[in-house]
This record gives sequence, C-alpha cells and structure tokens, in this order.
Amino acid sequence: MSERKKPSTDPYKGVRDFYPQDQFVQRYLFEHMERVCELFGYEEYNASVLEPAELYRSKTSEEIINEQTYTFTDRGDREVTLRPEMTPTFARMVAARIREIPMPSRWYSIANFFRYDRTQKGRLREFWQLNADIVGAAGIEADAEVIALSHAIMRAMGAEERDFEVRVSDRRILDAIYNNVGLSLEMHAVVTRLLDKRAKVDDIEKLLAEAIDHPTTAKKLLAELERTTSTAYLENLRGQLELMGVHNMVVDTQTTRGFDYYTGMVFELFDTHEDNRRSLAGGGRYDNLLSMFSSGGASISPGGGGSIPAVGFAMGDVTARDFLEAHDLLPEYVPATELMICVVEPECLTHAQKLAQDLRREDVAAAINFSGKRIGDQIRQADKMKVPFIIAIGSKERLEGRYTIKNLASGDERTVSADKIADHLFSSLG
RNA sequence: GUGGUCGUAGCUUAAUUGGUAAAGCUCCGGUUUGUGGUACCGGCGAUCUGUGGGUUCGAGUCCCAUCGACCACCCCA
Repeated sequence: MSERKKPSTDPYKGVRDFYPQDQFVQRYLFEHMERVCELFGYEEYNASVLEPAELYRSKTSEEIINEQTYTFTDRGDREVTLRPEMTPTFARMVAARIREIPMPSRWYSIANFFRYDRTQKGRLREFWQLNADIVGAAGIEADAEVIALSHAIMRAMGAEERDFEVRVSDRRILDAIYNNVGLSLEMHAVVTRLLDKRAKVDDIEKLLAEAIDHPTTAKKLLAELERTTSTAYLENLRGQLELMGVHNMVVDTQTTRGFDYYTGMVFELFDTHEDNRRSLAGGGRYDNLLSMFSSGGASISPGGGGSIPAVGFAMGDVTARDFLEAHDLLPEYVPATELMICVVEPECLTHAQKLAQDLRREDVAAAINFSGKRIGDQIRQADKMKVPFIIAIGSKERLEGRYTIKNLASGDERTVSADKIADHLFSSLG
C-alpha cells in the first residue's frame, strides 16, 4: 500500500466549485446576458481557452504576461496562455476573416478567463465574462449601442437606474489637452498613468511637474483638465442614450480604463450601493487593435489607413453576482426537476418508469425516487430538493391509472389520469 | 508583489490569565410502516483545533515556517 496522501476536497486556489444552487445563479446571469445581446442583434461566438502566448505580448504590457497570466510551455515546446481576456481573441478571429465578415458585425461571447493574481473580493483566478463588441462601425451610434446594451442587461436582471451609473469618458479628452499644452508625444503615456492615480495621490501637481520637468505645463494641464467637464461628443452621446431610455449616464473624466488599446469613448457601469462600490462592467472603443494582425489585412476604414473600428464591453460574473446580492436581486433557486415520482412498493417501479418516460415525451422533467425508502422520507427529500410536485405510485395507482399530483409548497392535491398530468403541471407552474 | 485579520465537527460558532474540546444547524433514527414541512425524543459526528516544527510539566490559546480564506495596497484585461 502506498502512503499517498488523500486529495483535498478544496478547489484550486482562487477558483470556485459551482454546486447546483451556485450554477443556478450562474445560469440566470448567462441567460439574461444572452437574451439581451440577441435582442440587440448580437451573434454568439466562442474560442478555446488556450491561446498562443504571443497573442498577448504585443499589445498588453510585459508585466501582465509575466506575472498575471497562466503561461506555460506545452510538450511541443509551444508557449501557451490561458486566456486572461477575450478582446485579443476576438480581434484575432475577426482579423483572420476580415474579408468575409460583413461590417458592421455584432458578436457576443460568455466565457471563462484566468488570471494569476492574488485573490480578493470580486477578483478570482478564474471568472466568467460576457464580451459584446461591434466591429466595423466607427460612429457614435455604435458607442451608444454598446452602452445601451450593457444598461439593458442590468435592467433585465432587475436593476433600477438608481442602482448603478454609466460613467463615460473619452480618451481623446486627454489627447486634446496634451496638444493644447504642448506635451511631447513620448510623455503622453507616462502622464496618463499618473493622471489615472490622481484620485489617490496627495500632490498630483508636484508629481506631474517632476515627471514632465516643466512646472507651468503641469499647472496648465491640470487646469485644463479641471475645466473639462464634458465634450460635444459626450453630450451628443448622452442625447442618443436618452432617446434609448438610458438616463443614468454621467461624464467622469477620471474613468480611463486600464488598457492602452482604447482610442475613444470609454465607459464603466458602476454600482451605486454603499457596500459594493465597484465597477460592474467596462469597455470602450478600440480602433487600432485589429491592425496588429498580419493576416487579412484588408482595410475597411474610409481613409484606407488600415485601422478597423471596434467598440465593446465586458461584464463579469463575480461582480454581477455581488451586485445582485447587494441589491437583493438574486433569484430564488428552482430545481430542474419538476416532478418527483415516488415509488411506494418495489413492484410499482416498472409502472413508474413507464409513466416517467411518457411524461418526458410531454416535456415534463420527471425523476424517479427508487430508493425504496418510506413514502414520507421520499417526500421529505423531494421537499428538501425544492422539487415542486410529487406523485406517489402504489398498487392503487398502478391498477386504476389515476394519479394524485401533490404540490409540495401549497399541499394541494389533484387526482387525474395519466394524460392530464403534464397539462396540470404546466398550468400550475405558469 | 507589499501590509493586515483569520483558519476549532459537513456548516456557523464557543472554550475564563496556556491546564487535557462545547453548542446550534445539517445529517441519521423514533413518536407517525401510502404523504413532507411544525413539535418532542434519541443518535452519529473533531483519534483532536489547516499543515509542519518550537517553547512549556502542560498549547486551540505563545513563537517560527508553510498552505488557504478574507481585507487594504499594487494591478486591473
């Protein structure tokens, strides 16, 4: 006998097990996301969780690749990464078939992602995310549409507009200010990174002045930023959103999103609940990302410059779940099983099996309890599983062909013939 | 990657200044061998307090390490 240690029942660090009650919530989230995306005309796509590591090297920073992804070498000496986000995959897939994909195209996907990170509330090592993007549409109406889509998903899950806000900004605001104050191109990224922290830093002006080595420029820059409360573009966007029934947009120039690849509008859905102040979804416009791929290569931009406009967002399951919990919007668990057929005597098992098969053909989700336990125990178990209906089958039912359907929540009973069971269940289940 | 809090039965927790682990829930059985949820009664359940080591006559309680959870920071795709 080997002394091998028995494996632990704990899941791997930072990942979750989804027991039926958990998976029920997961499915609730996904079904609403899918339904609303499809109402907006988005088509579902997917890809493998494995990607060549080089996909993330070009556009994402080295630190993220080296320290925050699961990257390993396979047996064929290839560098593989478990995808940490969908956008590069989406860009890769679109670029691969750029000539045949009609533009604009709307795609969505719900998939799992992996990040090798220290875990924290709302941040695990594996999470699921909806990604919805429009590619081949450069106009403001596409920006408005993806925001409206994210908003509609929240509303579909029961959120009111006061439960969250749509924070919108525009990467071009900073670019314009940089030009106005005459900031050199190479300083843009450095300054942007500093400005991103301005809410947390004590003396941003001093830091800026040190970074760009020019105190008056730093002062002018901050003054311009202070003055910029919105732009004509963002107000136009607000107008379009209002027409689509989105009334909780706020301009927030501090919303920048971490990614370098955004080129225009950026937005976040932000929870307004005091205990759950966090970003629920985020996205923006990224018009240059697809041009990094060599294949395809056809230009669809009017100017022929080779850039392909795209705009989209992502919404994660962990934060969505926290949101629903904070706002008391989590759905109550309902099992897949609609009817439990309890077998009173062993001789009745075949009769129960036949009845179950007949009911399944009529679209009733029916399970048989063939434990041989007493009827009371079988009912108790069905009740514990929250199965809504039971039928007990003993010699009486077997001989008469009539069955008593019991509603476990109300205690109501109704005796019907076999061909009426499905109708009764569906009318009761609504 | 940095700092902090925590880790006791399946779950949630208790254990006076270090003195040889307690309760509720769950589960199982019974009152009630063709109908559950309530109530009452009874029972199983930690070979021991995440793991390894140390201090001590003695450690769940102190020290070190390690793993894990959580919180803040960092980062945020």
